[in-house]
Amino acid sequence: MSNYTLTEENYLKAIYFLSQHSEKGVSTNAISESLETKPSTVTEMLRKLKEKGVLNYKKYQGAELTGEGKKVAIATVRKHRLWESFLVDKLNFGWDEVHEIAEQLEHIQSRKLTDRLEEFLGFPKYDPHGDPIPDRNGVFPKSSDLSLDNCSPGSSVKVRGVKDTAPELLKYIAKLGIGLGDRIEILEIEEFDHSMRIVVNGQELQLSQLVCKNIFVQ
Amino acid sequence: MSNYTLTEENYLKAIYFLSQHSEKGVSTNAISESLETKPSTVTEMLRKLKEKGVLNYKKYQGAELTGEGKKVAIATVRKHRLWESFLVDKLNFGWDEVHEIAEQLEHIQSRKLTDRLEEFLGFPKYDPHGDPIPDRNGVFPKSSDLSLDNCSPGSSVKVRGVKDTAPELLKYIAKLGIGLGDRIEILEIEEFDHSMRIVVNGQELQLSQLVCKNIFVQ
DNA sequence: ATAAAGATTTAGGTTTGCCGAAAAATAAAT
DNA sequence: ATTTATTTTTCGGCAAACCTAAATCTTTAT
Ligand SMILES: [Mn+2]
Ligand SMILES: [Mn+2]
Ligand SMILES: [Mn+2]
Ligand SMILES: [Mn+2]
Repeated sequence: MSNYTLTEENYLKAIYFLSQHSEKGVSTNAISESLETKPSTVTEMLRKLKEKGVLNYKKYQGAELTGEGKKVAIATVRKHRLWESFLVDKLNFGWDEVHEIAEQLEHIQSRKLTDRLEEFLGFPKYDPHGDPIPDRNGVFPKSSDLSLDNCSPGSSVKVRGVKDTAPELLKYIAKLGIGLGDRIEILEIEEFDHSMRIVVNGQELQLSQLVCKNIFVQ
Repeated sequence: MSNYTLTEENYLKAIYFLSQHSEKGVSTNAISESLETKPSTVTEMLRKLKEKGVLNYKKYQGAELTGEGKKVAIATVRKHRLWESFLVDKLNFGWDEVHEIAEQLEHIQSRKLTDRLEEFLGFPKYDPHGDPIPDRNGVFPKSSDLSLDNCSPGSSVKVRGVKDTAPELLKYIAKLGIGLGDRIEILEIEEFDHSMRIVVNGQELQLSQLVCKNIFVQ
């Protein structure tokens, strides 16, 4: 392990996430979009990473992480989520303003630092967005992927996480007054547009299907 | 302010420290040694930094930071020392193992993070090595620069800091059982080699002049 | 099956930081 | 005042990541 460039860590992390949504190898274009670099740059990097032994790659066939590559990717995810937890739990940042900073902090090289941080935070299982934090061996806590839009009227669920891709979404959800751990009662689902009428923290809200798809519950 | 490269921050920080020990402009060679890069590289960078307006520099005449340059340098020192304090006070690192990690952390870009961290730490005035931490306006707390080798036999002083350049020194001092805030009684100074016989934490020790020069006291 | 479209790779270039060797300027020694 | 030594700069080059434009491979549509 250890001694990977900031750029390399970012590539491995991106490929790791992309490979979860598809069975095949991850395509050059997908990586390119995810990292906001041009496809030609990605091709070049894939050859380099293959040489380093962190992924398998055959021309035009996409990339797949090796065991080592996966380890590095997961270690990076671990750091990212621990730092996000630190920022929210200890420094009182909002959950919608930590991602950018964590993108920087996740590249700090010190195994000891990461482990001490985890201990300092009390070995959290989930980050501020409800995403699972792998332990020092790279093992994730088990977690359901049930999103709010799959729940039925009359049921009551607890907010476990929010997809943390778009900061606008996080801000919007925060503005609605919905937070991690809040209980949501589903009153009704509108047939026409699949929007939901819910009650949370005492107030009644109308949520679009898009929003509901991005809220994970238990 | 803001938006300086990791490398640029390191150059500015190095020049800032070097300029404290001499009145004239900082020499290319001095910077080269301090950053462990070749003089030719330094020359190149000095031209670039001059263009950016963070320092004044005339060929063969050495470099001097501008107001802006000094601000960036001090902001970097601030971050470095706050992170060192965090590592020691919150994550239970030893004071001899934090410098390396802080060298990485000092380059994280987020004014808000730095200020929140300072608040979280309780606005410390000194870092774990006794070095002063500038506030958000770049103002340092006043502090004496009295080193142990300038004290006289019979006097009793308090350890305020240790020069944090060489990790071996920090380890040695830690091994001797000397820590920040400890009280030292000076028994005798040996004429021959200026070594000191002292008592600290109940035990009697013999310290070389070199070591004494690197321990700051009050 | 062929052509068009889309994805991927190749080739040639750029920027940032770095180096070594040689030239030029400054400082020290005779 | 020269000569010698030291410091600094210039010049040509390199590696990491990036880009654009052109070529090639794969997929989709006719
Ligand atoms: Mn994030
Ligand atoms: Mn997250
Ligand atoms: Mn330090
Ligand atoms: Mn320090």
